[in-house]
Order: sequence, then C-alpha cells, then structure tokens
Amino acid sequence: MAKTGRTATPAGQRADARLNRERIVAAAREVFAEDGPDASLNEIARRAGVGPGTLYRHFPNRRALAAAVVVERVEILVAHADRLLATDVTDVTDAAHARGSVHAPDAAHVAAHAGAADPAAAAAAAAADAALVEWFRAFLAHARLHQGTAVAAMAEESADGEADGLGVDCHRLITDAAAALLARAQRTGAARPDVASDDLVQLVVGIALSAGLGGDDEQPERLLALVLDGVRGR
Amino acid sequence: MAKTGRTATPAGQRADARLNRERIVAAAREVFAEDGPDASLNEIARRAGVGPGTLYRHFPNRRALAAAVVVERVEILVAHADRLLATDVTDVTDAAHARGSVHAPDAAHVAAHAGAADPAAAAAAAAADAALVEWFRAFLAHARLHQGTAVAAMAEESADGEADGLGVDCHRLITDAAAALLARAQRTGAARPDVASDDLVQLVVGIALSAGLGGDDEQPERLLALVLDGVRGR
DNA sequence: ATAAGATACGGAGAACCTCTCCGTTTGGCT
DNA sequence: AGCCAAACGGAGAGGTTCTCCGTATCTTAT
Repeated sequence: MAKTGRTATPAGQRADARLNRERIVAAAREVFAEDGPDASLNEIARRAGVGPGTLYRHFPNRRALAAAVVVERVEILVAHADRLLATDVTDVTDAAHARGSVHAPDAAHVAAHAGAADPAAAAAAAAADAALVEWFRAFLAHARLHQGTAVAAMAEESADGEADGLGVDCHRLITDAAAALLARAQRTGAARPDVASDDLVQLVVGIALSAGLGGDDEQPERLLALVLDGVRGR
Repeated sequence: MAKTGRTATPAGQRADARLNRERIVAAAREVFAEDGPDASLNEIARRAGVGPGTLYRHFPNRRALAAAVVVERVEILVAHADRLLATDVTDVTDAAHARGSVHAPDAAHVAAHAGAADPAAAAAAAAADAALVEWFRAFLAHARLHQGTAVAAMAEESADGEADGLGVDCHRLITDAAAALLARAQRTGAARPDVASDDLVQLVVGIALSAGLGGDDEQPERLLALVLDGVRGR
C-alpha cells in the first residue's frame, strides 16, 4: 500500500522503466531551471542518459513532462492549503500573527471592511485573510520558480481536457485549494463575495507569466499585494 | 515632411524594399493571428512572397517583426491616451458618462474613497477614473488581440535594451501613457497614491498573457475590473 | 537455471525551424 | 544607356521535435 501515492507512475511497470522515468524528471527539473520553459527536450534526454525515444514514450509532449516536474510541488501546495484550512478560524487565538504573514492587515482593519463589530468575527476574518495571503504568496513563489512553464502547462492541460497521463489534474488541485481558502475568507467577510476563485488563480498565473518579462524582483510580490487588496473589497 | 511619421521605415529606402517590408508585415499580421505567437517566420516569408533572407534582413528576429506588427496599434493607443488626457478633468461636466465607460463607478462613490466632500473634486475624480478604466480596457483588448505576442515582445524589447531597429520603443510609449493617466487619477484622489504605473501595466500584461490559457471570454475583463478596484484604494 | 515473450530502450532519421551567406537581380542616378 | 549600391532569394548549417523499429533487457513460468 501507498506504493506511489498519487504521483501516478503506472503500477505494472518494469523496474528500468521506472528508474528512467525518474531520471528524466530529475534532468528535466535541472534543465528547465537552467534554460527556462523552452529548454530542449533532447538536452533533457541527453542529461538523463536516455535516448530521445525513451523520453517521448514516457512523456508524449513537453507539457506532460513539465507537469511531471511540478506535480510534487503542487502536492506540497495542496497540503499547505489543507493545513491552513484545518486550523479552525472561528476559535483561533491569533493564528494570523502566528503564521507571520507579512501582508495581512491587522484584524481591526479587515474587520472594518467586513463591517463587523464583533471582535471574534474580526479575528476570524483576519485569520482567514492571513491564510489566503500566505497561500497565494506560496503559490506565486512556486509559479515563479518554474518560470511559468508549469503554470502554463497546467492551465493548458485541463483546458484541452487532457490528463497528460499523469492521472492527476494539477490545475484542478490548485483551483480547488484556492477555492476553499477563498470561500472561507468570504464567509468570514475578509474577502469580497463576488470574486471567483478561478479568477484569482488566473490572475496570479498572469503575474507569474509576466514576471519573466521585466521589472524588478519584488514586482510580483507587489502585484499580488495589489490584487489581494482588490479582493478584500472596497 | 511627415513622410512616415514615427513609424520608422528608413527614409532612403528603395521602392521594392519598402513594398516587401509592407508585404511582410501584412503577412505577419495574418499568420500571427492564425497560428499564435510561435508561428513560423518561414511561413510568413512564404506568404509574403519573399525569401527567408529578405524577411530576416528587414527584421533581425521574431521580436522585431512582432513589434512592427503592433506598432501602429500602439500609436492608436497612445493617441487614445492623449485624447483622454486632453479633456481637462477639473472643468469637465460629465465626461465620465459621455465616455460611456461601463466599469466606472459613479462620482459619489469614487469621491467617497477620495475623502472629498467637494462635488467638483468628486466629478474630477470620477472623470479621471473613467479615463483610466477606459484606456486600460482598450489596452487589454489590444493585448488580447495579439494573443500576448506583441506584449511579450514589447516587454522584452526594452528589458534587453534593444530598440529593434524600429526607432520606437513601444513599451516605453505604453508605460508613459499609463503613467500619465494614473498620475492624474492619483492627483484627483481616484487612485491610490502608492500604485506604480509600471506595476499596473505589468499586471494587465499578465492578464493578457494568461487569457490564452483558459477560462471564459469575459474573464480578462473581470480580472481587469478586479485589479482596478484594487487601484482605487481601500 | 533457463528459455520465452512481453516490455522498454536508443538512435537513425524525417520534417521543420531559425538564421546566415553570398551569387544574382534590379531600381535609381547620372 | 550604363553603372553600382541596394536588395533579393534560396541553399544550407545547425538545432529541434517527434517517430519508427531493430535490439537489448527485464520478468515470469517452467
């Protein structure tokens, strides 16, 4: 049991195949990091010590490979979201500060926007907001790390209705996590009720994609902060 | 005088060269529209009825060609911005409604955020806001039309410090236009003073880039509205 | 231990792309 | 008309994606 977890590596696989698969993904991780999203797949095969044919049998296209590279990181993000969601926001003492989120405004501020006089509700809103901010910062960091490769790959993946043979739809995992966090923030009044989680995800994806084009290193963080201000409402 | 305006087509050019240049740009416009940003330059040359060599002499790389394709549209955008800036916002009657911007909140609303009780100031803020919204909607539409090709090309262009031989730095033109509009909005209190115009442009670029990845057709508009809400302040 | 058969490997190669080089053509000037 | 700088176009080098198939290797059954 728990042979491979969710990270789908077809069960009845020959040992060498599994090994090669891992080698390829490892090489891809390196090469993508070095050469960016358009890195040569040949080069990846070369560095993995396999022929191009082998690479292409394991991963039918660039997207599938990119998805495989990030799938574990996506799972980390999902776990992160789960952890944040597990801390019940209604009986939290000061989770907001414990989490140490830089951008979260203080409870009073958030509460003011939520129109809540109740200090408990204010704390809940602040905690929900802090969690939302923390997670999206993590998501953005992840997306930037992979220079948009992964993000683009994931987005296209479910748009095309292909599962990339991975068995896991990364995009769905991400959007589900975001949806849960946003829904809670909305319930506590920390976020505008008319914001769609898919829109928020898409926006952060956009930030990540545009990050590679210019601007300073802190720009993406600023943009995210700006967007989240918008989400908090007027 | 005014032979070619700003659109740089070197003056002392042979007639056939100029003709070919135009043919290439026209073909590029078509092909980019059909096949997206990664369209084959060979195909463009073929469709323009010239050899690859000719294409590459006119445009040293894909970016230069993409820039040439959009340069006129960029100039339209700049003109649009100039027009919007020309209407003096302080003695405007109800330019906001005259422009018919869908997303602009009413004067009272904007004014409330600006903390202004003065109705004249409120009107000025509303007008400045409406202009900002209108222009960014136009910019987004432009960016989407070119499926991000142009946007990416432009952003890289000035990041690399290259002028692409066009003589016009499209990116600079755009950011300058945005800066002027935003500055006015900030002066009237319609926009947060701590938002940088480059950030705003980058964000819209991000929206355009991510627009191609999925989501519905109205999503980009929603995202822009969300961002602009953030810009208006808390 | 070994043989049989399914599985996976790898590299040759087809098709395509970007970009360069250079012999040839052609427009513009005198 | 004649000259020549300017411009053309296509062959081709070098790289990329992706496929095909003969060969090698793992696995299972005997």
